[in-house]
Amino acid sequence: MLEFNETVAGRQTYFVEVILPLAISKTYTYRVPATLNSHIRVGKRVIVQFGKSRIYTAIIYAITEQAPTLYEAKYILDVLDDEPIVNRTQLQLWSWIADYYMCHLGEVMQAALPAALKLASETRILLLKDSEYDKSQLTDKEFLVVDALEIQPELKVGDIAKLLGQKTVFPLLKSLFNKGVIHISEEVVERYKPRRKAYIMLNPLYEDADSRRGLFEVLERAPKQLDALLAYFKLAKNTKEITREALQEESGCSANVIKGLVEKEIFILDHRVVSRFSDQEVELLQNFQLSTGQQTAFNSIKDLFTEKEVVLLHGVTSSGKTQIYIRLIEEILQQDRQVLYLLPEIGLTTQLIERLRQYFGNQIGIYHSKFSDNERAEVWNKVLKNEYKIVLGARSAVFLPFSDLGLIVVDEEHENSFKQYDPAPRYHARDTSVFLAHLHKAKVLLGSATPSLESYFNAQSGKYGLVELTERYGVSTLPKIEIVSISEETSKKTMQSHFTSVLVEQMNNALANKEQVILFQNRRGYTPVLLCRTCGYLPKCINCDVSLTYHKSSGKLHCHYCGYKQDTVSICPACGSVHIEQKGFGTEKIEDDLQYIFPDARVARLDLDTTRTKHGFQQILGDFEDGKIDILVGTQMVAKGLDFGAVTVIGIISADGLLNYPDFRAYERSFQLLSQVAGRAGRRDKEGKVIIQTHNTKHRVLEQVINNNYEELYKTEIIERNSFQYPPLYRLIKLDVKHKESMLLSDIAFRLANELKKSFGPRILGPEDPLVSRIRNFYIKSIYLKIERNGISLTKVKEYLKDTLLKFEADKANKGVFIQVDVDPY
DNA sequence: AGCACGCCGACT
DNA sequence: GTCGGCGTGCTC
Repeated sequence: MLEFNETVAGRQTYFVEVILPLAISKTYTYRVPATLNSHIRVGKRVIVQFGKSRIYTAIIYAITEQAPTLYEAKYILDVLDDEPIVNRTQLQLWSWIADYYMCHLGEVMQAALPAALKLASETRILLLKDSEYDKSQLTDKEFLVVDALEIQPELKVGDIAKLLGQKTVFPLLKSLFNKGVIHISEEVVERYKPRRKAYIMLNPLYEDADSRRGLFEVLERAPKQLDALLAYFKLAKNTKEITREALQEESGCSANVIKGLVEKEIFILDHRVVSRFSDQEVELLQNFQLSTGQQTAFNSIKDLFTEKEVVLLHGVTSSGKTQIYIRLIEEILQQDRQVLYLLPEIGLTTQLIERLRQYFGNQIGIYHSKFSDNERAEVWNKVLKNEYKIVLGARSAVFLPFSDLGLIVVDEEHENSFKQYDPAPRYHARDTSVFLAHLHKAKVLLGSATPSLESYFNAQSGKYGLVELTERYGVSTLPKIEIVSISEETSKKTMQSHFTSVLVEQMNNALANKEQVILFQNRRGYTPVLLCRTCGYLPKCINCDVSLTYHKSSGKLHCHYCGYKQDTVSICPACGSVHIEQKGFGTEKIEDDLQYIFPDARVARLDLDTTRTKHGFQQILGDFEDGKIDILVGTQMVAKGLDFGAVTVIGIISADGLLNYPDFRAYERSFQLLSQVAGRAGRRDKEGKVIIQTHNTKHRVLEQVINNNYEELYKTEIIERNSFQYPPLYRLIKLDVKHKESMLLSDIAFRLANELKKSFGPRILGPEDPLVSRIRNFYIKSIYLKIERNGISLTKVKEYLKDTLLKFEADKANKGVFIQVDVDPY
């Protein structure tokens, strides 16, 4: 076996072990043609043929001189890279993930590499638009490909192979990619949208006094336009930056009037990218001083880092955790080491990105799913060349090719979106970070206002360091939270649709004061479904065991699991009754009802449906910031990561769906979500008000939310988790057993549980029906394995489990079964 | 993941 | 009698 950075040469015959981007448990051995000997290195990509006709990009995992004895190895077709694109540390991380999360190395590779770096035969090749390249720089074959792409805008790798009459086209495609001619894509993703504003300038032709006088004459017969022009001159006395908005306001003219002037080429319209921050805020960030509380926390973190690898920063909302991160990052940069800053996808807002960009300039790279494949590949390459010292990214950023990490910050560490569910690897980015940091001898800082029980438990037990930051930074008091009983108001008949009189009153007050309101409705468990009042019939998805959700915008019933759609029903297909009513309610229904109760309020909705469209998200946020919306109705999205200025009232339509959700983390999640939503209320000058509507006014979690008492939540939850043997006190592995036949599945799952009980005994739970017991025509049963933390080797458990599952699946009696393993499920 | 090889139904 | 359904198993 050769050392990592060694190259091989000479006439010797070598073999390479490669990882293929497939769900296969083995690595495969290929022979190196002597001509490529000097190019072989661990971590480079190679092109190999696998099976009859498939061609893949594989990664060299190891180099040997040992020829396989049982089969004749195929030759590798080509080496793609001059330098390795994956380093040794990454390969160690990949192996750890594959072992820990019980999946295949190839699946990890698949998740780790940006699509543009793993050309497969099905990858689509497109001509890059607006690119400038020198046609004379192309080889004959490259020219042929470009020519073909000009006629047919999209080609598959296979098509190009056919076109050129040769098997290996990847080096050529790579060359075209590097020359900036083509675009390699699996899907086209929208680019990140900065905020733009329209600015108005006077055409420089009219700068001198003479031509200005001419202008007035020209506009004599267009008094409105003249008004606008005069307003412009008035504004221009004070500032050069005149927005269209300001001009409209000053002149009282409509946008059309200004458009007219732009058409006459008197005004020039300029769409500029603007910061979402006021200059003041930017200033604050450029040159800030840590408050005493922050400084103390900062010092404690540094102290703890001398003995602990991980520190949890428990800082209340608005305690200024970001500033502490920035100071820590600065120190790491001074040591010339790299920093990874992880955030949940939803927290990666333009706001934060701009803030850090302004602070760290072009040393910072951004990596998340809204970026196109090419952009991701670009970030990858820049990290590889150490051009980015800091990466701000969502969970998949843990896979970037860092060479010397000094610090990983996991902000909002409690967010469960750090855990990937589908497809494998089902990894948790926070936990993966801890291992990654260990490999780099780096430190991890976990930050949250409402830490996960897992992290807080680790901090309490001394495994992690703990720093508490209780002081709010530059903000008034915490919002006042009021619990309102839905049951009571229902019996008093004071409810208006889903709103209690208390909430309506608060909203009326806010609206009267021109203040904004946010309403939160967790969609889960409260979806609008149709129900037949006569026979109780409920329209269900034909593929999944879930009721269909009514969407007013499409007028159809949708399945949220597989995307199935069907027309809505007005006559019950089961009994023929026409008494079909809507049960439950989602954000859409709330939005609708608001029109009746507050007919003058401007209402908008922020959820997956309204933000799926291109500009949706930024548009709605922008409108809200600009005060064009009075009431914003939203799902979890409104709770996370976004700072809204002047919101004084926040209403939680019903806390019951959250609290009653059948999951052992339901209370923890409810606390986190409600605390977060509440934290959105009130800012610098005014105390906010939060109204929580519920049937369950005495619920202990609600009390803990009101008192902002995380300690209490932690204590009560730990007792519960311990007595029911749940994480963080026990480890949990979930097995989803899937089959197309529901009868067969019951039997198979039962036998699997019994088989596992032979060695694990009462640690096996189930099989039980998951919340959704059929998805995409596969029936599902869940089996849980609960393992105590002490005196048992997790590695051995997993080895044994893997063996048992493999044997079980291979058994003819269980054919058609398919078992999915989720370690540390969320 | 794909693709070939293989064993049972509706067509010429 | 064949064409083709997709169910299992292998790919260095």
